[in-house]
Amino acid sequence: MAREHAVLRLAVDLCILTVREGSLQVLVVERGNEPYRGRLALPGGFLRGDEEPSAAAIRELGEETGLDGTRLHLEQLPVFGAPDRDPSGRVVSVPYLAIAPDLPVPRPGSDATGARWSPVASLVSGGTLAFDHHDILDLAVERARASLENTTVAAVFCDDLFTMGELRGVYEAVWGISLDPRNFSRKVTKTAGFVEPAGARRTDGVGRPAALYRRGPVGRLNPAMLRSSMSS
Amino acid sequence: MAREHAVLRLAVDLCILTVREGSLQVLVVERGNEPYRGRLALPGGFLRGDEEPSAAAIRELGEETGLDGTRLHLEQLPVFGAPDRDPSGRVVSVPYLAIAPDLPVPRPGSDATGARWSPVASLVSGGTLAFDHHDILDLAVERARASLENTTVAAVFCDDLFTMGELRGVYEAVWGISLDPRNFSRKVTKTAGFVEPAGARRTDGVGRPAALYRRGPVGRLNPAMLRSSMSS
DNA sequence: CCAAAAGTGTTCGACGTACACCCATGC
DNA sequence: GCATGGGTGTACGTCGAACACTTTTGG
Repeated sequence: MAREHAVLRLAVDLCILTVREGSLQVLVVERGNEPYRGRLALPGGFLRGDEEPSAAAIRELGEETGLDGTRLHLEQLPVFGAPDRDPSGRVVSVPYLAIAPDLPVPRPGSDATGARWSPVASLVSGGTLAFDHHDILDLAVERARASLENTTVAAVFCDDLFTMGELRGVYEAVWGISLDPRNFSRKVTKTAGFVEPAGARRTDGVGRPAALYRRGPVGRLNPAMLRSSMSS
Repeated sequence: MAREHAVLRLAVDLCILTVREGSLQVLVVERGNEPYRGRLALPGGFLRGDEEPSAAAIRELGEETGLDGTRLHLEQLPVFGAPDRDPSGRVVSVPYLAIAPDLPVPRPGSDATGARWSPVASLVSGGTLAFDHHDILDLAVERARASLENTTVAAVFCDDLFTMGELRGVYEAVWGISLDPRNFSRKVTKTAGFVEPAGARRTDGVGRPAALYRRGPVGRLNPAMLRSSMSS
């Protein structure tokens, strides 16, 4: 019958992605506590008594970075539960992928000394991050790439008002390829509910002013955005 | 700083789907222990000390149903962690979607009195299942539907050798629509690595004998199978 | 012969790709 | 003018949908 149940703690880890300076970046913190004190890691913390995991993710997001989790896209990834993944004891981690526009990080964390954006490409595989956070990062990036194909979350990477060029920049940064601006624009505007024209235009220095858009009501993308070729 | 961590147990619940008699069915057990003794539920149990969640899922699969979990397709779904989801205490559940061919269920469970297949359609929403297992079922069915579009798991619903008609029957049962046999066959055989011809043919009573196939090496389906229309 | 299931050929239309071309701005 | 980015028009190819038609079995 029932043998001894595992005595464990449940952690929530956050992989917060954004697009800055044309590259995909992730929010990392320098750990202030053992284990792995001083090492870079994904922000996170333990689940409390009466908390849903998703509520814990939103709370940690606020505590460690000052970001408002209720306004971000949050997506749960498969749990990490290797018995020896945390040297301080049995901890199962519930990782979340969060997608944020390019925001400053106002409040440095309490448990962590300073949160900052780091390009995903500069965190070489198997290298710098504490725990198994590199595996979580890989999973989150792959999920983000897939989500751009089938959903409209790309717009969550942008501010409230954005141009086609900015939205296309999200796809190019996350997928690491370049897209044809003309076909991209048509595809997005012809997909009902993806974006809504905001009427205004923006002049960013050189070039013809671009029309501004805001997010539309539709979440799923059908037909999907195609990652294959479409290159320019 | 760190407030009290949640004291909790981690459960693993299994949503084992198969296609029997032309309909999508799920394996349910009658609970032998409190809470919800006597009610139908998804098979599952608690995580042990040195166990990965996925290993616990495979172990529970064997204990409660006698099925060999290492031969099935296993996919983790988002966790369920509402604080009051289990009246006996704080339990966070890691649900798994398992996909099985139409097999008998040899060994009745130890914790549960008798496992049996039940058509998904007959488990009316919000009705019979214990805990929040109905939400888990809905999630698993939706995931299975999506997986048929993008992966070759449909073949895992079938035996080692199967006909095009059987494979198509999986799609029709899981999606609840009918597909054009002629276009379906072409689409599958032209997707390299989905299925491999086994050479032999099978005569199932009436009609022209069907060629037999086995699973191919490819897991992801590109381009995807389309659920929209294609009806006959 | 007839019914039923397996499979092939073919036409049509939708859509993705590529690219020529025009528009509006800063310098 | 010229470079730069925004946006439209359009031709071509690919692929999914629909369906006529042939093949091979059982009754």
